[in-house]
Formats: sequence, C-alpha cells, structure tokens
Amino acid sequence: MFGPTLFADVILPLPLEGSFTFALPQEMEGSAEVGKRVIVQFGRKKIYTGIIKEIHSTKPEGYEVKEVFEIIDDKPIVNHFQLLLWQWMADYYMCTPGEVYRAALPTGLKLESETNVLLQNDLPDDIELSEKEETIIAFLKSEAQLSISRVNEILGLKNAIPYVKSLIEKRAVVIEEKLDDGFKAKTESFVRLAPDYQQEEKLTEVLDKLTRAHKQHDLLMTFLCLSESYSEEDKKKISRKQLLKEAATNHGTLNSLVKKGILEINEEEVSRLHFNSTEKKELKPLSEIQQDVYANLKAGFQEKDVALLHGVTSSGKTEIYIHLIADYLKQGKQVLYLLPEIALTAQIINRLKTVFGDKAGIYHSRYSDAERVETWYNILNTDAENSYQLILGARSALFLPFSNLGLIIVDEEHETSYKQQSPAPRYHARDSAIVLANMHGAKTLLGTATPSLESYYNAKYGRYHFVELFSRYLDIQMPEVEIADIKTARRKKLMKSIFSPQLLASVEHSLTQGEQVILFQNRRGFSPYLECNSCGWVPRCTQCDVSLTYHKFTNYLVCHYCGHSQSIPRACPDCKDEKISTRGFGTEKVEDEIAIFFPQARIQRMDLDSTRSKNSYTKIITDFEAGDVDILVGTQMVSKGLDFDNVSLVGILNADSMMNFPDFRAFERSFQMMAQVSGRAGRKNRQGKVIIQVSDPEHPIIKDVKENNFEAMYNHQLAERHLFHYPPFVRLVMLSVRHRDVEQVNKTADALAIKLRTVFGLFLLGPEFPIIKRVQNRYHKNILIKIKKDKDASGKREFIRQSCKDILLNPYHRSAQIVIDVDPM
DNA sequence: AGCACGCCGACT
DNA sequence: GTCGGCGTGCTC
Repeated sequence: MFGPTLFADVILPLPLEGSFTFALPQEMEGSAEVGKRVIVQFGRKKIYTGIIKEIHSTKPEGYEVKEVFEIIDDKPIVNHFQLLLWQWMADYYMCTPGEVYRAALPTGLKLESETNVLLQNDLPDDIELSEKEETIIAFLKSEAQLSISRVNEILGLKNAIPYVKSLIEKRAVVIEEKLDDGFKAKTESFVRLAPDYQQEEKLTEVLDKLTRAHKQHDLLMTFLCLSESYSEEDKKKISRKQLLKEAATNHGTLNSLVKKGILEINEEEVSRLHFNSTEKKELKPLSEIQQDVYANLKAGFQEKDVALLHGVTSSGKTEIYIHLIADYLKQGKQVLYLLPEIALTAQIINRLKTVFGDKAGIYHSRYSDAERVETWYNILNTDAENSYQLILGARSALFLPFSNLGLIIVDEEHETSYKQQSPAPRYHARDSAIVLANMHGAKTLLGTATPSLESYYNAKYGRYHFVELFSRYLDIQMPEVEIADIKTARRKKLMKSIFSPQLLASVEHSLTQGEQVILFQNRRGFSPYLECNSCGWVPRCTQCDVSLTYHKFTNYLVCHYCGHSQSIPRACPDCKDEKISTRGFGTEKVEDEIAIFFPQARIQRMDLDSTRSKNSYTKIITDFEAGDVDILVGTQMVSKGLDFDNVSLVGILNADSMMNFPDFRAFERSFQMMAQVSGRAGRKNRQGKVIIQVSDPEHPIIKDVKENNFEAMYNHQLAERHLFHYPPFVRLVMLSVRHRDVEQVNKTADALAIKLRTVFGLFLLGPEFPIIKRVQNRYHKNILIKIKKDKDASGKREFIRQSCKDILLNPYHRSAQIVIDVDPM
C-alpha cells in the first residue's frame, strides 16, 4: 500500500501553538500551494479554514494524519511577505500564528463550521422521547434545521448537547457540519436587448407596435437613450435599478417587455468598491519649505529605512506625503498610508482621492466585511486594471496582501490606538509597519506633530532619519496659550460651575465675533460617578471594580470597562438617603453646563457615545465645518485629523485628570494631547487662543505646553525614563494573571514572579493589582518585566513564554489565565 | 478555542 | 437515581 506522499502544514485560526500537518490526497497534489486556503477537520467534528504554510513529504510520526478536505482557492490569497510578517508577530508579541491569522484575514475569508441538527428522514414514530427532546423535534418540524446555539436557546439551556446526543442515539435526528458561506459576490440585474431585436429595423417595428402601450414604449425609449451613451464593450447593458429610476416606471412594465422577448434581464456580479474615475487633479506644487523637507526626506531614505517627520499642526505634512506617494507610485511601487481609526475622516480620504483617484483604496472598520474582502482580492491581483496602488487604512490594513511595497506612511505616529489592546495579537501597527517595510525593502515615514518618546529617541540618536518642520503653512501663527489656575479661582469663589472666568469671557468674545469654540474634556459621560451625600456610598459595577459613570442623556449608570448598565437607584442602598449627587464631570455635563451660560449658542458633542451610529461622526464634522455649530464639546476625538478654519478658541477643561493618571507615560500623553488639541486653534489669518484649566499652573508639563517647548519636555522625560529604566531604554512585557478567585490570582502571580525573578531580578515589578483589579468578575494581577535592550532579547522572550507555560502545567495553577502584552501602552 | 469525558453535588 | 456543574486533556 502507498500512503500519501505529500503533506501540508496548516495554520488554523486557533490559539494553539504551531501548525498542524494534514495529508494531501493524490488529486490535490497538483493544486496545493503555500498561501492557499484549505478546509480541514480538526478535532472530532469541527471544520476550519486553514492556510497552507508549507508543503513537504515528511510523514509525521506519532499520530494519525487527517486528509485535507478541499482546497478553496485557485490562487494563493496570502503571500510570502504576509507569512513572514505573521511569523514575526507571533514570535515578537508572544502569541500563536493562529491568532495572527485570525486578526489578519477579513471575516469573510475564514469560514468556520457550525453544527446543525436535522430531522432523520424516515423518523420512526414509535420512539419514546423526554419532554425536552419532544420540544426539539417539534421545532425541527417547523424549522427544518437548527444550530446548536438555537437548540440551547429553545431549551433555555447553556448546554443542550446531551439531549441532541440522545436524539441521535434514538435515531430521531442527524447532525451535519455546515460551513458559513462567508463572502458572496454582490450581484445586480442588468437589462439588455434580446438578440432578435438588435437590428435597427426590428426595433422600429417593435416601437411602432408599442404605440398603444405608452409606458412600455417610453421605457424602451429610455433604455435606448441610455444605452446610446455606452461603448460597445458594455454590450449595451443597463442596470435594472438605473433604468427603472430614469424611466420613472415600475417592475411590471419592464416585465411585460421581457415577456414579449424584447428585453432580457441577467444577474451579474458587480464590485462593491467604488470606482468613479473622476478627473484627477494635478499635484499642488509644494511651498519652498515643504520642497526642502521633501528633498530632505528623499535624501534621508538613501541612507536610512525609517524617517521621522516632526511637523507642527498645519505645517502641510499631508501635502508632502502626497508628493512622496506620487513618487513611489510612479516607480510602480505600492504605498500604505496608516492612520489611527478616528483620524480616517472623509476630509483626508477625499484629499487623497482627488489626487490619486481610483488608484487609492480604503480599508478600515467602518467598511463592511464584504468590501474588505473585495479590497483584499483587489490588491492580490496586482496586474488587474483597477488594482489599488495606495491603501489608506487603520492598523489592520497592515495585513493586506501587498507584494511590492515601496513606502509605508504612519501618520500620527504617537497615537496609542495603533497598539491593539485585545484580543491577541497585541501588536503595535507602527512597529510592525517598520518590520513589514523591511521585508519589502521599503521605507517607513513616521509623521506627527508630537512624536512619541520612542520615535523621538530613535531619531535623535541616529537610528531614524529626522526632519523637523516648524513653520505653519501660510504662516499661520501658533496659538497663544493661557493658563487658568482653577485652584485659586475655586478658593476665591470665582469659578462659575466648571468654568474659569477667563474661559467664559473668551468663549463670549469668540461667539460675538462669529468664531467657533472647541471645549476638550477627556472623559465621556455626564459625571464619572455618583455619590451619596450623607454616607459617601458610590455605585459600582457588579462585574468590575470601578465606579459607574453617570450618563444623563440615557439616564443610566454605565461601566466603561464591561459595558454593563443599570438604572439609577432612587435612594442610597446603605443609608437610605435620597440625596445622591454627581461628582466630577464628563463631556455630557460640559455640554449641559455651557448651554446655561450661552443659551443662544448652538452646541454639539462629539465623543464615543454621540458618534456610535454610522454617519453621525461625519455629520458632526460637516455641520461644524459649515458653521452650523458654535461650540463643539468633545473627547480626544476632536483633536484628530480635522482642519477647521474658524476656530479661534480651544478650552481644555481639566488638564489635571490627564496628568495625574498613574502611568509612566502620563506626562508624555498629557503633553501630546494638549498640544494636539491646541493645534485646532487659529487658522487662516489670525492667532488662535488656548485656555488650559489646571490646578497646578507651575507644573513643568504645563509650562512646556505653554511655551510649545517640545525639546524641554522630551529631554526631561527622557532623563526620567533613563533613570528609572523605562522605554525607550528598556523593553516592557506585561504579564496579567487572571482568575475568578482573588486568592488564586495572588498565588499564581506570586509563583510566576518567583520563577521569572531568577532571571530578571530587580527588573521585574509586581505582582500588583492594577487600578481596576476586577473586570467581568475576574481578578487581575500584573507583573511588569523590563528587558534591557543590549541583551539577548529573543532568549528572554523565550524564557518568559516557557515560564508561563510551566506555570499553567502545574495542576495547582492551571485554572488561571495569563495574558502577555509586549510593549504595553 | 471547542469539545468530550469524567467526577461531584442537588434536585425531580 | 439523573441533571447539570466544572476541571482536565486533546486536537494534525
């Protein structure tokens, strides 16, 4: 007997280490290829789509090999560069290749099976069934098939499998594994002339006959007019939707013409991507300064692979990017332009679309999954006519099947949202972009008005090429920054609600001038929490260890960690007092309070809650741009990617809350945030104003913001990071031990720490409870490891990985969960 | 992750 | 006695 000769190592979308080997049946030997998807059975019944990582002829020892069910693709959908990137990510961020695969592919490309329960064909009617089994059968008679989750739902059980199993034994039902269809091409109906009527004479004849059927006559005429304007290649077809709209008629009329055999309707696949081949505009010429920067960057790329462009807001960075992109596209290279999710606004997209037209594609979470799949295929087919050469996208765009990258731009490089928090892979898109670029021999450009300390350090010490651009475009002046000392104001009873007198006066002034105001409060909701006036009781989340945030609009208390919400207690459960009042303030409260002082002003709020629906975000921005809003109240969302022309005042309501955040990056972040928000003030020909309300006006960070002194802030922070061993001088790895039971968390975390301390010694901090020690009923305890940069980093990583594995092998600890976060933010 | 198996407490 | 909980082990 001859066994199979070829085997495929397959990556499965599971949190399991390594890949799994399947046998390739003879008939697949020719078509199997690395990067193609395969359908395989894994475990007793589950079916998954895996990716072929390698093909070889080494028969694995020690277990029975299963066969590949089917090869899905004609051509690989994942290329060599991608597999390399996945491998690097799994390695560096200490997760499994399956987890990377999960994150990388749009959902429509990874099918997973679902178990369906079906009625046995010749159902014997003399079987005895329990009540629950009867229920299942009754439902099956009306619904034909039920998923396991549906069965659970019907029976109101968590796990109904035993009942299904018993039914199978009684030969009443069968089960089958069904793959979701996943991606489906979109179809549209097209109308064309039937072959018999394609000659002129025939048509005239028909039109004459139709004189009595006015509607049909008109419809046919409309069709002919429309098809006139199309070229031969389109074979004179018109979309049904368009035809009916133009002819202002209904389906019936069209159907009559079809019945008479004059017209035909066909379903055809169409693209979901929008190609509108608009006239492309010429590149705007660069200003002299921009031209210098452009030349400087190009020269820098001759020597270094990464460049950092530190350019103040409105310095025209985007214009420089556009020229660089054009340059790489001309060389036939692909370009990836990464932006944080919230900065991917219509503004920036339109700007690039007008220059690059159909060469530019967009990829981010607000696009449907089907669109993402089409974008994926589009990039895969590099030689196709409509192939994108430039992709504008959020961090996940990193995973697209680029084959020929020349340049990656990471805009707003300092943004923490580039780091994926969960689930694994907890990757940083900026750092991964640099790695990806290296694989392609491409260059990376990091751009920002407020560099991260990491990038700044790399630039300062020569790892990156460094370019600074300090003059604003059209010589717009930097805003004047004023500090409002709210501690003193409060003592002197000068504060009006949450506003300092300076701020109110300035808002008044701006409004009378017909100018717009932005108020920034880095906290959503109405109040951070409620508190009982007599006993100090604070409502807390039942699942997590946090106080609930009060949302006035919905009149609910919401947990910002798990999303749990509940209504407001009428009285304090502890002391029965009915006086419960709000403490602190969020965007909602700012919105309410400012309305009291300026009742005639049009106020709009922009935060996670007000932009939840699909188009609300764009609407708020267009309204604000159009001048339909006087005061915009928002969280950090207002600081991203918006170019407003008429904003003369920016108010930062509570700088303390950012600076007092217990994190070693708090000062860096506060500085960046304040600088970014300030950048929204002062456009065109007048100087804008920024008012920062803060309790400690003498704080060095406040001083640095006021003087717009980047250097001072960076140098001071760098010195501190150096002294206390924090990034960029060391690499951090955060281990989070989680368990339902506090005692268990303590014990497991301690055991892990002891093991790790043998290598890391004093470079291990903790274990300690984070500020939020319980999330969704699980206790967390963190261990922070600092890895010195000069040492063998990959060996250390391996040691950490192994230690976690060892701990979880110990029966005493195995019920705990350990989450590894490399370079946590 | 998902699933099966096996052990233990609390109810018809 | 069985139902349903959860801990444990395995998947090419």
